[in-house]
Amino acid sequence: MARPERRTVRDLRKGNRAVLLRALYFVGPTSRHELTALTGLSAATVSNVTGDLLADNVIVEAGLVDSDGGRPRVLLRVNPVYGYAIGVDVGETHVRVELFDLDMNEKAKAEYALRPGGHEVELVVRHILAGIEAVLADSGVAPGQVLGVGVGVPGIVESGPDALIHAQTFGWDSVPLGALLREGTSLPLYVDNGAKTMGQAELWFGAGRGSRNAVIALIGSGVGASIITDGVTYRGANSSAGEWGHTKIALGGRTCRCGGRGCLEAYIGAEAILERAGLPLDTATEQAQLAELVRSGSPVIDETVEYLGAGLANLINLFNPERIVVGGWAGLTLGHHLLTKIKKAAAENCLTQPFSTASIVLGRLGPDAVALGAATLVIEEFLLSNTAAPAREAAAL
Amino acid sequence: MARPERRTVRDLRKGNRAVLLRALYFVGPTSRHELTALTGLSAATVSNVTGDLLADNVIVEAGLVDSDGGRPRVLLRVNPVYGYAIGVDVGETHVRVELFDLDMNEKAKAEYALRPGGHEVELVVRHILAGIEAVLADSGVAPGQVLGVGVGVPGIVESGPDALIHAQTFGWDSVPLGALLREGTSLPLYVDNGAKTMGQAELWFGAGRGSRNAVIALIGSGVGASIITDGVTYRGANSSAGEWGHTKIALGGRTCRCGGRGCLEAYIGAEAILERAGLPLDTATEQAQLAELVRSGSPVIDETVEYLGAGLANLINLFNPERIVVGGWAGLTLGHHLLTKIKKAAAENCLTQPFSTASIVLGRLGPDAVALGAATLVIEEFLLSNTAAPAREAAAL
DNA sequence: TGACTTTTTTCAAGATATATACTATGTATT
DNA sequence: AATACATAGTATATATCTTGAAAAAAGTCA
Repeated sequence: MARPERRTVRDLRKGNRAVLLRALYFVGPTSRHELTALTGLSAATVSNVTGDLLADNVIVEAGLVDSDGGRPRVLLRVNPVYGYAIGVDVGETHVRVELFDLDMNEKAKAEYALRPGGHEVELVVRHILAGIEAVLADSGVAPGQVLGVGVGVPGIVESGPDALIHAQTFGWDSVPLGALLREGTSLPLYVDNGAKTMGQAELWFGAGRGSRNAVIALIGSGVGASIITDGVTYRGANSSAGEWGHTKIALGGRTCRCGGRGCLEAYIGAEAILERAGLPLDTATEQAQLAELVRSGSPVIDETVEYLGAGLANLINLFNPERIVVGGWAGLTLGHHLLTKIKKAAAENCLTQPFSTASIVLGRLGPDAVALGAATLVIEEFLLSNTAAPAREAAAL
Repeated sequence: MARPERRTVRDLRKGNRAVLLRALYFVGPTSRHELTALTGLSAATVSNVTGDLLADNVIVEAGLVDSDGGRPRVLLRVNPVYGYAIGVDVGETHVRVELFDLDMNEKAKAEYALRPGGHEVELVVRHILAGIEAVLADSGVAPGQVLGVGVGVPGIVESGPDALIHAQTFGWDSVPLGALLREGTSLPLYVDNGAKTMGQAELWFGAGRGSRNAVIALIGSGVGASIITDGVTYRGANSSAGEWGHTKIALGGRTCRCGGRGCLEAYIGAEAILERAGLPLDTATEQAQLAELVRSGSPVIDETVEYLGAGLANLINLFNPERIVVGGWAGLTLGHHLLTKIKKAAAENCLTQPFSTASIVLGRLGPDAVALGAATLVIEEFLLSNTAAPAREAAAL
């Protein structure tokens, strides 16, 4: 029941513009000639559309490449300073705001610490708005050059103008973050769950690069997943898809902080691991504690590996991805030393056919990936509908 | 990273043709005027394209509707005899072949029993080919009028020209069913997993109608799911997505017939239920046995409901569907009497936000839905690329 | 019969991608 | 240094497409 769209002949141009821009963005500097092969468009059309894009300053020429005995090809690339994207990471311990150019080079950064339990919405909103001001001032970028602001937050984000957020760990219940931010800024906003933005970062620039069907598993204090179907983050009916951490893996088992019993998070979430090992919880030292557990070969870790493998196997059985990326600080700590064992545990709990076609790899991006991924939300929109970009006039100066 | 396509101006017509045909197919008899509202196309284009479709005999006029004081509208509809679709259900006990017109009226049917364990590929292929012959003869439909043959089979079906099938229960390992069938027929073939075809039937004509994000859970002897993302069956990297039955719900628990431990199927699969109740396995009476268990309020059923609810909750957490359809004969037997309890169990094991937006309903189609759904594979292709339909000349006679 | 209403078709206009011919810009050869 | 050659990119003519406006069609109502 896939529904085709497209109506007028004008949409064609818009679509082909997007096709070319996307190719240029992801493939990098390329000549018009190569673009014909890359996109399937005729040379004439490539010439036409790139002409438009050049005139709009969305792309720029980037040097020549000489070929044996012919006219050298002119390389084209996305104009990195055509516009900028701001990515915001709202985490348990901090609010981080970063400004990127279109090449995803970080141009400025602002960070605000949050006290444990100090997650009042007003405070977070103030930090975000202050951060936007700060990165603009630091980088000297004018607001008109900013294509948008992406925000990665914990919890479930309902898509819609208000961007209602439900985040138990923050004590946020139906918080209209989008609406609140809009009172302080007129920049286009894209709010999404932080696990999804980080997943998109891994997909675009990290270990998920090039896959069309993938799952990025995020294991930190909490446990989540970002599901990629046909190259796009899958969000479901109300944008809450991917709540892997609270799927039941041992019905009736350990009590989870969500109140349920037998949740995966109650076994492989960082806090759950430490708790099972009988260690005191302290967010300042938990990373070191976990590393020590892994190093010492604690039996709790063996058990964790088993549960993690089974959890990954469930994802493979359900989604049949070509790639599974294990990320999040706890996931990386476990994975760096135990990836082979994790794979083995997954294999034992998975149907052979889907397992054999899924590769399990570690995430390649650090914790900053949440903000980076949030910024990709802006880029995603830019690549699709670059025509009426708000920063057009500003960047064309 | 959604990738836009579309190139030439000709694709526009093709796309709009598909848009209109789809609207006519799913909405039913409609006037050109209504189609403009339905599709967003201009009246002129609707007139143009429907003219083409009429000339090609793909659609036909279907009477008038008089309006108060104006020219009466001419109703248009898909020509039910423009072509026919054959659906094949390869089950554990039978091979069923049905021929449908485009209105999905069954015009002929052929059925062949399979002995338990008698699943040799050659036999199944013979039955399918004989069934195709039979339904064509019975209905008087010429082969040239058949748009294609959809086949629903157990196990994992790798998409590709050979349609490799891996079905443990059948003892099929990398069986190239597509290639084998092609030796006996030149009709276009569409092979897919039976749970997926049944899911598509429920999606198009049953309890899933109208949903864009849904999961159709199928509970019989085996347990599977059909995942609908954005209105389309999700297949994953190798078409094996939806293997819900072998996800672990109780790690280290009961041994499943797949060899794993703690699979969902080991708790809610029909055979597993009967086994847990200490009843002898007999495919002839298992349906009655299960019904009796449900009627008598066996504690095994209570436990099953708990596991089923948790399994559904996992689906809701991961996929955030707007609807869950419980189908399959065992699922329906359980659901008819215990849907409230099942919902309660699901709620207890699910995050509140996604649960609150998901409705859990029973399937509305009978066991024939596998063949019906297989036929929808043919229709799906027809609606997308009706231009060069192979049966065009035949049907235009 | 004639005015009016609503649906559908016709027609001219504007926009697009493509093929083909053509121009631009280099290297290789004489 | 001049010329031939090869490759990259552009301009033009053509066939399609969708659309808005006008026209036609086919009724009702007074």
